[in-house]
Amino acid sequence: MKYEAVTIKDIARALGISTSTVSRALRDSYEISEETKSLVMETAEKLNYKPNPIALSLKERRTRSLGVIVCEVANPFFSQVINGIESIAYNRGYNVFITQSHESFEKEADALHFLSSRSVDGILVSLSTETHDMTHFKELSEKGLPIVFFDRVISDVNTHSVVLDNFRGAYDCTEHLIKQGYQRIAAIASSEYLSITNERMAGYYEALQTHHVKSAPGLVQHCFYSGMDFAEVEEAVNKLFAMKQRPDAIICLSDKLTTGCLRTLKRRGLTIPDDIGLAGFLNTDLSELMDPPLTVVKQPAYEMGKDAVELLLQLVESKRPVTTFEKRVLSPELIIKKSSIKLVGNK
Amino acid sequence: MKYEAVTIKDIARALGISTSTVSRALRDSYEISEETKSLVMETAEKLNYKPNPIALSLKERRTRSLGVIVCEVANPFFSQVINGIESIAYNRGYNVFITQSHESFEKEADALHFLSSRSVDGILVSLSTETHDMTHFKELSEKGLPIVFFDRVISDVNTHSVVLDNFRGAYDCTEHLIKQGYQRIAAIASSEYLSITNERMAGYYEALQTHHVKSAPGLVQHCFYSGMDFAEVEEAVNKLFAMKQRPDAIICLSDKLTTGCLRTLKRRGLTIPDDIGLAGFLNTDLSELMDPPLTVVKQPAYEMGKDAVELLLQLVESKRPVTTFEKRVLSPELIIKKSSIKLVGNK
DNA sequence: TTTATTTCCGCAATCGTTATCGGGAACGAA
DNA sequence: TTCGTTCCCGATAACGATTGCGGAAATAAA
Repeated sequence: MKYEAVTIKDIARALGISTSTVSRALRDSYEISEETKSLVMETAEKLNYKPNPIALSLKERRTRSLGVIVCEVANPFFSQVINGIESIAYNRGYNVFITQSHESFEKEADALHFLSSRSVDGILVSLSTETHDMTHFKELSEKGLPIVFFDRVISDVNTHSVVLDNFRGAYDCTEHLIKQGYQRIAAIASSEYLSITNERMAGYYEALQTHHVKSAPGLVQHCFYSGMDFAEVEEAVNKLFAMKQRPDAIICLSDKLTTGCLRTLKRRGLTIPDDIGLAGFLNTDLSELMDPPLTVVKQPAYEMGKDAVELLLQLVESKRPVTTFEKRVLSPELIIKKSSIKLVGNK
Repeated sequence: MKYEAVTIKDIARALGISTSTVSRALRDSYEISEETKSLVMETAEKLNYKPNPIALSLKERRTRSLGVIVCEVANPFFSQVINGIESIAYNRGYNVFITQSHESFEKEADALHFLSSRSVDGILVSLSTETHDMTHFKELSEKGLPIVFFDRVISDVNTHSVVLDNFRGAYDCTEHLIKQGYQRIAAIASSEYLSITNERMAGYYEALQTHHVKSAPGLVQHCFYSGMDFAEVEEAVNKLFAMKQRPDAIICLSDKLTTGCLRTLKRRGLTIPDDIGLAGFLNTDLSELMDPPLTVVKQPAYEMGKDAVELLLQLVESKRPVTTFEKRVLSPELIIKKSSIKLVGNK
């Protein structure tokens, strides 16, 4: 079962002229008489000719397509980023390949491999949680394949990147909890290998220190797979509640951790924010429909996608090698709802 | 800035042999001596040779890639479907292009155009709400481009399709509301042009009739864009509440309608399910975290993606034209939570 | 020694398109 | 008549990989 397309040969044959003439006529070359041009245009229209992009790619050594690697499209944050990416890419005539790593280093490498062998003109990446070895990215980048990192980045590769001001997001959110009067604020974070984790943790610690709130080692729990597996979050919460001095609030430093944590607390029959306060990073507008409505740090995901693809296209379309790179930092938004509003004992 | 890849020419030059020998050696042809083979393999490895898929596509007239058109990846239902699609496609060596119509006929046509001109081997489609003219799909399909429809389908084009048993989903859900003692059950549905809308409406009406519950014209509201725009849902709810006899329950027949309706009801300060019962189609596992936990009809989205891509690959890889087509019907799951459980006056 | 057979490899065409080069025809000028 | 222009257009070679065909060299058979 094969889909036969019309080629310039068919036009050439129909008109009894050469393919080169057809090609030039279609590209409106000055070397072709108006008469021939209109004749070619007509038959092209009639035969419903569409240039074959595969052949063009082979010839021009570019595909006008970009690759994206994220851990999961089912994650609202990433699907919003993708929307941002597509909005720009399509306007500029680029197509977008979307691939998923599912937080696996191997799958990420496969995807990268696949995309680069598919000859995409550039790649956008948010790293998987398992990725600490960056050599494959580095090699491709140094070979001249434009790559831009967003969200979860790494400094090993010299290129553009777009990130959130993760420190600020976590700082503001933690400070908010402190100001509400919470005293033992636990944190559930993703893998320590991720850039976002460290930056957010730093914001958390800094806020505690600034406001002279004690931190304790057991108050910080890490979920290696960022809560992709629910059991992971449940275990983290269990550990927090096994402490002699239980936390009176939890800040979750990643989307799936926040929803996972809410789920666990509810299963335990706890009332939020009375029994325990909750806040965290989350990028779904369903957060205000939850029980209780969640206090969240929201990322400008759509903007991040737009910025990242703009930087990438800058690399892709640059005539000469780019040597100075930009790191864009976007601002988070803290949206305060009931889940972190302590009714009694406000300072 | 160009990314230069290693070709078989480079290998040939390095070994002082011809490209055809290299090609055959790499494909393990019987015509090549073991010695030469291993020599070629070695240098291929050393130079990090990767076959150029563009050139292969041009030669083989296939791209080993599939296209997907959905309205939005940010919709959890669709991102789950996409996960299902990818899980199969990648295992079978196919790449997946994802495009979005954003419920616009024009964007859908653009995407279709784009994908077909990109020479994908096949296309998976869930129709946009604006689409009633199917000629462009029909033309491509009749030209031999394999297309499989899922979720939102249409009978105009002769091909495989995968759908939910929408009738059953709506019937069961409506019946559940009736059994809870609700008497005036309103419905908020998507565009009447969509297959899913009509099937779900039929299930709704049938359940009312079977249980001798009155229906009224004003009790059914349609949102043309399936709640993509929140204002649309708000208006529908307003109309329901402007009725002399207000509904005592609402069933929402599409994902965004369900969450949008919940949002509206909450803004109005209504208590669910006491003031009004609520249930609807929804495919996020956040539904049980909501206030109140929502009774939902859940689709086997992942399965739907898997089934659809399997059927598509069947078409793509078939040697001769396929003439008999299959329509797979998947079963919905009704998950009953608090939002539809009437505390007083149960039958 | 001659012929047949096998082994191994190169040439050239192919996929659809464009760029380079060149060439025929028409015309004007000397 | 002859040479130089100008205007159109065609042949050909790429792009990277595969493949049918043919052919050289080595070996086996007669």
